[in-house]
Amino acid sequence: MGGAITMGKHYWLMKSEPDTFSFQDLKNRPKQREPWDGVRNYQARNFMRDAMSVGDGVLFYHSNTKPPGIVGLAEVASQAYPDPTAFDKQSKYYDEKSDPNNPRWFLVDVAYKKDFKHQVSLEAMKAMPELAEMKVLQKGNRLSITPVSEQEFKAICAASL
DNA sequence: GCCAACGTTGGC
DNA sequence: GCCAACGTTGGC
Repeated sequence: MGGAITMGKHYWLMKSEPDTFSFQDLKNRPKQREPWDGVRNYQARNFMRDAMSVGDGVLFYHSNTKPPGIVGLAEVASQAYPDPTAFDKQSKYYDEKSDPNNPRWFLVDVAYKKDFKHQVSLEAMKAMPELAEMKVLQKGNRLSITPVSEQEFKAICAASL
């Protein structure tokens, strides 16, 4: 039926340590998509569970590397669903407090979109006036998932060319 | 390797 | 509900 309300597209920055799971790893996956498992922080969970929609833009950030920064674009590829690793005793992300009947941890699938021609390093981001308010740049922010404004998203894409 | 910042845990 | 202790993140 027509008349559907168009949800505004949202943008996100998602951190990953390339030693654990890199942007290249995502690109090399058979379907170029991957469940974003292992998040064990409530704020980050809430972003995935409550605020993400399929098609949202994702800046893929490499942390704990030299230099840290954004290496490419991905997108949200599924609605949120319970993180199966929380129920898997073999997983390092196992959480005995997450009950399958009342799951504590959720995730979304993330799909590869494109490589940045030039990585946008943390240092470069700090130097961009358009990013002065960006969440990930605020002092002490360690959140692995943070919202990004459309303006910030566009500025970073422009800086990657 | 250091350490600041932050989140979580658990005793009280 | 407070808060000290502890663990983790992540830049440097």
